[in-house]
Amino acid sequence: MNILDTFQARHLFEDMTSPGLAKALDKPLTVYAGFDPTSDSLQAGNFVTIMALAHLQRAGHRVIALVGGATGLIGDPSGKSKERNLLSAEQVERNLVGIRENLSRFLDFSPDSANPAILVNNYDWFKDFTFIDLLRDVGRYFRMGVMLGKDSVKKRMESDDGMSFTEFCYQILQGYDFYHLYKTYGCALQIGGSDQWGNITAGTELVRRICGEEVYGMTFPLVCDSTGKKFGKSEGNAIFLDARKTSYYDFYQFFLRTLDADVIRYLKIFTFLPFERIAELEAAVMAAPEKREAQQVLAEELTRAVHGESGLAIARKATGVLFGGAIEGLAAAELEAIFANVPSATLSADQVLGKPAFEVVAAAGMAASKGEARRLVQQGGLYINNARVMGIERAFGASDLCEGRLAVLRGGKKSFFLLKVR
RNA sequence: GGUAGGGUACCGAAGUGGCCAAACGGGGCAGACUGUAAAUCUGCUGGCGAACGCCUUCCUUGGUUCGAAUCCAAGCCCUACCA
Repeated sequence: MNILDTFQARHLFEDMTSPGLAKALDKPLTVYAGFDPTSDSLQAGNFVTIMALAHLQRAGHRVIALVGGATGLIGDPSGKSKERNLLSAEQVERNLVGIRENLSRFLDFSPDSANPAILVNNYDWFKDFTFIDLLRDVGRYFRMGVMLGKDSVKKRMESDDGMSFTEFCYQILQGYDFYHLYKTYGCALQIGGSDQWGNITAGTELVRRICGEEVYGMTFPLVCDSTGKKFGKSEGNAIFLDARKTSYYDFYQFFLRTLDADVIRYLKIFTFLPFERIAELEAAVMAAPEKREAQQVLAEELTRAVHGESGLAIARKATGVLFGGAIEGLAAAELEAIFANVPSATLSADQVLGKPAFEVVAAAGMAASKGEARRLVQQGGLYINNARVMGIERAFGASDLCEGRLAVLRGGKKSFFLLKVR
């Protein structure tokens, strides 16, 4: 099975710039994919790109992860309906460190290995580029008709918000990245999500015009769940790979909650599990969907990959406690470990004891306002140590605190909050 | 630079002197049902308050008026077409 077949079978293939790519991949190629440095942590939404690179590296190709330090300063208009906030150079620098750490969970950067991955930052070659350089050396290879015809441009021009010159030029920069990597590393393939098609072809065309050589582009589909929502967000919040931003527990839970209709596809995309194993799990979903066996495997595989065995153990233990409902028997120290990454707040004893529960919830910041906290209680959505709070006047007492200093609050079914009292 | 249109809550969008904390839709939150699902149904969704209610909002700043999201003036921003 060659790598393109693997991509096809794992829903990682959408399109390629030329059928010649199949033959080119018979020999080791140098491949790159870009990542936005919008945060100091990658997100679940980046998994597809990461997995595609990982498959390529495992197949013996040399992979380059490009962090868009320069392009991040501009903002990619693809798939965005509005102009983005621009990042500061220092911010990008900080984000780079985190991103490298995240990638190292999936890609081998070790200099000792036979085929180490490379991390580059396009700010390094753009920082000294002047506007005149760009116009003379790069801009003249770009034709207006083509640029205006790009989907990302057309869509934005049709929208009410229009598009700035800055964003319009984005494709030139990304196109130049490919050219630079071709010259520097002999990079001959760029991969990306299908929204990157226009930016990728900008690069393949630039290389062809300047060097007369053919380089390739390949895209994979944007992953959506079966209800059409873009993969990687939970309640509007991105799922980060950094445990400080998304706890082990939340990370694990995000995948555990995958819909039946999506879980088999996700296993193919996001894990390296062999197809036989995935077929078994598919049968298991059909036979007993309520067991969510496939979801558990998916959550385990990804949590282990990103957070290691220890992170997985914590996530599972937290899951057991939170859904088993047995909070009483636990020591405060145990609770703190399990809820280490759950939102928390520390209040003084006189802010808590004897006060109505909703006021404590508001004071702790679990709800945005007292009104919201009141609503939560009135609707029966607040739980203290897994026991539903009945009635708005319910006050907080000493007996609600584990060892006099901790209480586990829950809003709704799955939103936990750790209240600490000093 | 000209002409026209526009800026309302998380988003979209009504409202064009009092009945407006502001219709409706989406989103979000909560509940019921469930498999920690999906689908469906119900309630809530500016702040404070148990509640009558009170307070702060409709781009900004001034003004007219008993009363302004709504009228006037200036400014800022956006969009389209023209230059």
